[in-house]
Amino acid sequence: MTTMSNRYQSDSGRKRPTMKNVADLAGVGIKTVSRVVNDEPGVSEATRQRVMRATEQLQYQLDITAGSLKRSGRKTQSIGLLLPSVSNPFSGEIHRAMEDALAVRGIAVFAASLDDDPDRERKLISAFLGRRVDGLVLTTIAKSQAYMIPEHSRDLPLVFVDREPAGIEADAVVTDNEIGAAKAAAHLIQHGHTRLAYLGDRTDIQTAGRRRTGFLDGVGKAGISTSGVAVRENLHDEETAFRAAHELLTSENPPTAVFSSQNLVTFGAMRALRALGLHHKVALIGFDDFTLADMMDPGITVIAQHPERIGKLAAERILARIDGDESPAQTYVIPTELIQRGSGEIRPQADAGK
Amino acid sequence: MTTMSNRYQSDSGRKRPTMKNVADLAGVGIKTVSRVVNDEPGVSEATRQRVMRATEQLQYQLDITAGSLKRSGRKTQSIGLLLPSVSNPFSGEIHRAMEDALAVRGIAVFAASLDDDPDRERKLISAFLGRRVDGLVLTTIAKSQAYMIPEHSRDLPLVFVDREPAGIEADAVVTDNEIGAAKAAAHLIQHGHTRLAYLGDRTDIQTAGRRRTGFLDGVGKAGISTSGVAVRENLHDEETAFRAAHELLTSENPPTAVFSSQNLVTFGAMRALRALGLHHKVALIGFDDFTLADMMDPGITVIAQHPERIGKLAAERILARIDGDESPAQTYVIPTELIQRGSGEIRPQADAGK
DNA sequence: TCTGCATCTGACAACGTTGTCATGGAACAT
DNA sequence: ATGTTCCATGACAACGTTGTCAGATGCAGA
Repeated sequence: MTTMSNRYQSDSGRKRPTMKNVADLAGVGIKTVSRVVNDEPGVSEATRQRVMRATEQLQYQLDITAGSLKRSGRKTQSIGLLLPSVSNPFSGEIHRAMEDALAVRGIAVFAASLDDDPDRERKLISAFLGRRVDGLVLTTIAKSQAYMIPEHSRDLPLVFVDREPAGIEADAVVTDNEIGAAKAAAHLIQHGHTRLAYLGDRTDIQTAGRRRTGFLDGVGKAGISTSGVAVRENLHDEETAFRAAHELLTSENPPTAVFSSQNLVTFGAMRALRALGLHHKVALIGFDDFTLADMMDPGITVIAQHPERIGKLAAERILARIDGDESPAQTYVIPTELIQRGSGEIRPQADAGK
Repeated sequence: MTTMSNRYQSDSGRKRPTMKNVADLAGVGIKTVSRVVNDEPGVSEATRQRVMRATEQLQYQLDITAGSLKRSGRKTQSIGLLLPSVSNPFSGEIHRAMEDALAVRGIAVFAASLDDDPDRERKLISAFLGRRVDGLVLTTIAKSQAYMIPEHSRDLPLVFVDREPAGIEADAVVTDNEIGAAKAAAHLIQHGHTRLAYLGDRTDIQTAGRRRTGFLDGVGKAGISTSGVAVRENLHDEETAFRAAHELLTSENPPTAVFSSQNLVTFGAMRALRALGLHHKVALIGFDDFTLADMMDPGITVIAQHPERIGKLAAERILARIDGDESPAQTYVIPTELIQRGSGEIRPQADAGK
């Protein structure tokens, strides 16, 4: 009678083999094992075979954390990635692009969620540093990242994504926020709008501020007074965005076109328009593309970002820095793209303004 | 004249301080420093203060990878998380819930994307193991996970999410796929449908198979012949799903109701229905909820999963195993929820069937 | 004064690996 | 035969930390 192997009752706890074990079994020194498992030259074919056999027999797996201990130039082959939230689709795309670019180099990614909380930012970075990551790719919320200068001057590669750092010189890969938002303004104005509204995220989020600036600049450049633009900010979720939009649209002098700085805000605005039966009457452009935007009624015109390009470039920059690139810090700007789907091409209604 | 500090030119490369450095500065032994930074008892208040001051002065940060080397019971305070893709919203939710539950214990998460590729599965797991993670939380695609038995019997905590393992006994946290799909069948039949279609994902994905089984069982239980159900499988993206749905809906004897096993398939089906002007005539239920499902026209009825609950429970299980729980492996099933939004409540049309 | 005990402290080995370097043997040139 | 070079190999220290253990100190009780 055979027994089903059950780890929880029978043979649990055999120790994980070390190089020493492999070396003994193969009848060689540990350094030779090290050479074989690291694919280093200087081992005869016969010895290599013998070691490989022993490795397989014992199911030996190199401990890269132990290896990274020796010689301070050694790397842990891991990086820390701090994102607004790993459950946020935009962040997910960045993460994915980075993973793909880093995997070819055997670098693993620690991912964590910032939640736009400066305290978390420090704690999570500290957790990454304690694990001696080879580099850090960060989206930040704290007012200044000057507290990282000591680390950075210890040669810790640093790349900021989506938001530029303050108080420290380091590479950054960001979206073309101002220009993108200005494009939205120009597009709406071109379609005849003069009564515009801006619905924005938390003002302490850098990108939100830039989109606001860009939008208002765009309006101003078109010769329209920016004081007439209704600005509602600190909308941090769909519900608050809905309320702000609803209030605005039912006010004395409602806007004929709305620009929303972020997806959740866009969703709130969409719901408000729909609830008031205005979705075919009031124009809407959202910053950041989203799934099914083209399936909405009307399709939602957006300023699309390119998270895959941001992630890919960020990965390239961190790899370059890890490899010793010491050129001056630089900010890379990824362009946005206006995608027309209908909602942004609605013209002001004849009966509007009353 | 002061110079802007520029890490790339000036004071780069100062070495990271070690416990020895802190000990020397504080005038104590390294073991005392170790005790202080690890909050261990047996240090006088005065000494503790002195060490803390030195720690701050040098910006010392404990190297937890080095610490985990000593004493094999020591942990690396990290786990590996293998997901279908970190850019997939469902996975993102699981990831996020796990992160939150693990962060309170100071455990960091290595995340990686499986891409439904058995080769990647092995490689990524190997990469995690090489970093000596304290546990593994996995979504798998390989036919069997028996290759992990050696690791598992070495006390490596293992929890499978979304899909159950094969060839190995380990905890799993999964969605109630069969019952959820059966609910969809019952719901459609209850609304008068008899000509049903099933649109499914790759047949080698476990959940897809279970949803198919559950759906057909549900149909059978209602006394309807399952042979009349049109089954289209191996739809791996929106485009193939669109084509399959389009073909089906324009065939001789088209279905009056469609069940799609997964979001991308649902999107493809939605597009096909829309393209043919059938979105208010043919019923649709999708497995898995998605953002803006309620904003579609009609709203999309779905079998909603609970990724946050899956992630939270998976985190609890892996923590319990890490803490030494040796109870028999168990599968935890998270229930689904049918959310009615319109598309699933459409009744068969009078003119249907040609 | 001495003993016993508790508290604080640090020397030292060990964790699993890699860099350095010395050794030994074979192959080749003289 | 001798010297030189090259290759394969392993002994050993070191990486930064923690577990173990022993020493030092102080104090209470006999």
